[in-house]
Amino acid sequence: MEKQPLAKSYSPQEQETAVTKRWDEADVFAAPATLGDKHTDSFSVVIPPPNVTAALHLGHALNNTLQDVLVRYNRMLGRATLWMPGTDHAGIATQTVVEKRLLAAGTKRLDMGREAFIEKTQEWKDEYEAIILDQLKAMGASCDWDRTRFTMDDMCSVAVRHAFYTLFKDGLIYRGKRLVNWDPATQTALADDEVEMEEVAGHMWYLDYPLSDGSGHITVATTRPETMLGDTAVAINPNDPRAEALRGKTIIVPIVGREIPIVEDDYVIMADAESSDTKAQYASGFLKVTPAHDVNDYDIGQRHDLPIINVMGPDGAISASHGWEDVSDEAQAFVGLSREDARDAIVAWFDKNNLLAEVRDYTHSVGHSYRSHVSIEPWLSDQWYVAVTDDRLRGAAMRAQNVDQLPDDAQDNRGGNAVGDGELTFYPPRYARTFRSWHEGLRDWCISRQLWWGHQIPVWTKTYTSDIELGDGYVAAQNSRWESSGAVHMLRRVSDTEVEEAVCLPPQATLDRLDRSDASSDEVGLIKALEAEGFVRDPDVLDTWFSSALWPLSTMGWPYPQDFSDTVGLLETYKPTSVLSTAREIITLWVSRMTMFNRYFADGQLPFSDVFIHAMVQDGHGQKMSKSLGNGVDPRDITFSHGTDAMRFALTQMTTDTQDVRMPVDLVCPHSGEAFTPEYITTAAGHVVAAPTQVSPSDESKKMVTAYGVAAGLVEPSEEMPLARNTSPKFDAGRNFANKVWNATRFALSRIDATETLPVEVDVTNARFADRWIIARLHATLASLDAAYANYQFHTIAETVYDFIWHDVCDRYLEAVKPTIDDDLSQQVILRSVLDSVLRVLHPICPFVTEVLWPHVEEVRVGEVKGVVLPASALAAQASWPRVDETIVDSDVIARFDRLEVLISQVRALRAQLNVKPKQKVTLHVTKEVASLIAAGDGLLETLAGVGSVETGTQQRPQGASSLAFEGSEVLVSDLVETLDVAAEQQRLAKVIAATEKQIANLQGRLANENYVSKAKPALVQDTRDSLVVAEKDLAAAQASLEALK
RNA sequence: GGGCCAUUAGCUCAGUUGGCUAGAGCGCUUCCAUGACAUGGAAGAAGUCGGGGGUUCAAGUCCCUCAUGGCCCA
Repeated sequence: MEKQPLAKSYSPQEQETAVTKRWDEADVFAAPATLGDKHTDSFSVVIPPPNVTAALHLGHALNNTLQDVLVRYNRMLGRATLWMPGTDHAGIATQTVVEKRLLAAGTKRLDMGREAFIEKTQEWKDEYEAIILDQLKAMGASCDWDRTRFTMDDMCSVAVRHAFYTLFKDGLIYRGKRLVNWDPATQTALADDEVEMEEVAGHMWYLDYPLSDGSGHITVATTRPETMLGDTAVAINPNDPRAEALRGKTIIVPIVGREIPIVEDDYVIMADAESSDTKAQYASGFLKVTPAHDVNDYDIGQRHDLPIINVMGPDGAISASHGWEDVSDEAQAFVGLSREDARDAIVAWFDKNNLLAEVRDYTHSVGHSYRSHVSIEPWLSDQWYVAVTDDRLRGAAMRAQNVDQLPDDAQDNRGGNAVGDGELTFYPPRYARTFRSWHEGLRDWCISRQLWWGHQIPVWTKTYTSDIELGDGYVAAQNSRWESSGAVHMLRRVSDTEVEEAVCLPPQATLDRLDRSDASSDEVGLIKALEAEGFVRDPDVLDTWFSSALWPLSTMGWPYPQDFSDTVGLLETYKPTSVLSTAREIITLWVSRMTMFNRYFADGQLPFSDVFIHAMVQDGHGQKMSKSLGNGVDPRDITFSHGTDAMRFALTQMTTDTQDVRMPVDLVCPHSGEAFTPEYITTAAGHVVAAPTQVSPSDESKKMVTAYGVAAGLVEPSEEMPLARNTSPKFDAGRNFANKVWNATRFALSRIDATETLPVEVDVTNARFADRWIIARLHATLASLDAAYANYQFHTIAETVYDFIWHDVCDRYLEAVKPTIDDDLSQQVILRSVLDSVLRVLHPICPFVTEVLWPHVEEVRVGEVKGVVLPASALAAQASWPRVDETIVDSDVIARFDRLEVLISQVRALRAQLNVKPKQKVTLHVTKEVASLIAAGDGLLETLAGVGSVETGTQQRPQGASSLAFEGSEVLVSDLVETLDVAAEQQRLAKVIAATEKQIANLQGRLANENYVSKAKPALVQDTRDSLVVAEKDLAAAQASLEALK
């Protein structure tokens, strides 16, 4: 960086862009593909790829800051370091926002067609990918930008295709008619974890169903009367006293007239009005069973071999064309009604026919689409599944867990000795349990989505009438020409009359490597041939998490790194990656699936060895920050108000291992630039948010709009009412800190005489007390930091760096050297090394300010300190982590400093109490022992406490002296003020005496307790005794002082 | 319904295996334009550690229980 005199304070906005540019030009974040000669080990992180749906918010800023802190630290340690950047296509989310935008412009997806729609979506992706990458760069993320990936780029697509082909070939992917979580709004299936449970105030309806023999009726209780059209049984608990009498009887389903059995199943909850279980309170003891429209009913249906009658279409409306054949005349009236209208109509029908026994208010959980927010319909349809419950996937994931993190009763799933077994560790460890219980309750993973934006399923199918014998599920085709061309060819029976053939094509790169008996056709040729024979490609795309699950592999070129110029060696050098940093809910969505896929495809190897789960950012009202709520904060707002380093420092500092962190958010008035707390409103959903429009705090005539108002679609920013940026006082400390470092450096630079250099290394063991002390503190700080980094204790990392720099270096060391630094070249060299170390240890958290200051501190490299290893480097981003040899550390200098500091703060407190002028030098009268402690400090006390001279052997109490009790002796302080206020002094001493007496009483009480003396650790008891001796002496000294005043 | 987390100074949060007088930043009070920094310095006030019970010589810390808030999973 060009050297200019440093301004009086740090202005991040003026510097950050230039710093980013310099990193770019020097290409400092490029990861070597192999270790080479320079590195002995590696460190790697793959970014959790942000969705291209929208710009990043503070939650992303948090996660990426933490990753960058780790990456920069490890790079400084000399490891070959790779941080792989990229973005995620986020299938359903992106398709939804693009569709919404098109709809606003009057166009429908279906009207424009698949290709045109994908093109539009691609445009959106390009726009947001660019924004996201810019945001990451602005945050200082030290990713290897040349390797930026996208989950749908060529490299990732080959991986997805190859993985699908392999799983299909190995029998781990299958197609089946199952109940799926169907979103009738977006008309796609969803995975279990894409369904959000929401409490809904609904009703429990009690419907009378007549027995076929006319002997009466039973009453079923249901929250979903509209599904009764598809009932195929009524179930009762076998333990229900009424069961025996009903055994063998059948029921006529009202409206449809279908005769259905009564089955006994212990899933049915028995009615019990007194029960504490609400379900029992509301139960009638009879459950209508609708296998096509309820997951539990489906299971009951399987157990009792019941038919499955689907009475709904993909839009959730009642339909007779999706498997419902016995539509009665009476039922015909309901066909075509939406599920909501059908519910009303059915209830009305039962009421009219005197079959509605009762209606009760009932609040229950209903699954909703996490994307469209409409309620989920369990719907029977053909979908693709990954058999994740297979031991090769689920079992492998569970065996990956670090055995130390497993509960004691988990012996059955302890890892074996295979590659990767037992190597997966969670930080904080409690999340190991979340991972475990997710796998215990796992069901096969539905991976097909009825979308256009995503990886289209690489399977071509053809269905035809046939009566050939086939077993359950897929059977490999015999003598298949597709098989000999490299594809996987399977057959299965889809109905009594029909058979489906499915051909899965691997990607061209795989075809090239297969030992094919018929290698005459390439991928394009095979597709043509398939289509010529009437095969049709499955229109569905894969769940986004399918490609995400491969991310650590696909981004490094798997399965064929040699096909991409710069990926050879990456897998060997950087896999498994060192750590995945992510949020809690991702454990189920992503961590699990990456673990399963990576182990399966990479010979048991894990995707990462550590998983760090970071806290969730809440707003000032304890609500999760989210884009949809509009309470999210754009990191660029914080960069604007406080600077990026301030943001990074605050985010690092607030990362403790608990679950939530609060971030009270203010607004910045776009008219005046001042920060203020907005007016809040409570939304219908009960959220507290900033009102859509706000009045400028300094000018009532001026207004602005808020992010909430815009997100809720209530307001639009305009020239008169611009959007107010966010800010938060949480970042003040970081901004002040960056400025502090700036000024500490300015001070050091002004005191280092760069015209002279010291040819020999400075021996710090012969240096002044303050110098030996700061080197010892540096050494201790480095040790604390290494421990904190090893355990992902980000809060501790930030606090340790802050304390060292602000309190040790600035408050104490810089002050201590002021009287001597100008004439002491050796001390200047030590000071420079301290400053150099400060920039290095701060760099991972605050890369910008340290990079700006770096060349200045490098330029005054007038000498070296022996044992402090700080090799020169052009950029802070390339600098090495500081090292201090144990041998140069004075082992008891810190303890002596702490003793001196007690005396210093006593003198300072006394001065403040007596209003002594800052420049006034006071005189201390002390014992020989204390005098030698002070002398060993090489002037430290004199400088920091404003002491002019220290005298021993004072015979008479000096005129107007005040007194202190220090380590059991009396310290007299004179030359404080012209005349001492005797009354005030007596009062002060009386307070000291009272406090000391209280302390003595406390210590004596403890020692009087025989159990304490006999059971507590002897060293502790001895400490108590020693403290008592000192306290008693202190008391005597204070009493003597008081006496002398009389 | 199951699980996890939180509750410590006015606010936001630390507090490692139980151990002496519970800490930090912001805010507040008093003083300070002194040659790095007022985005600063010095000093200070401020907490019955959510309630209750238990274990222990000793509990913010361990156990039980209740309350409140938040999150994850069903």
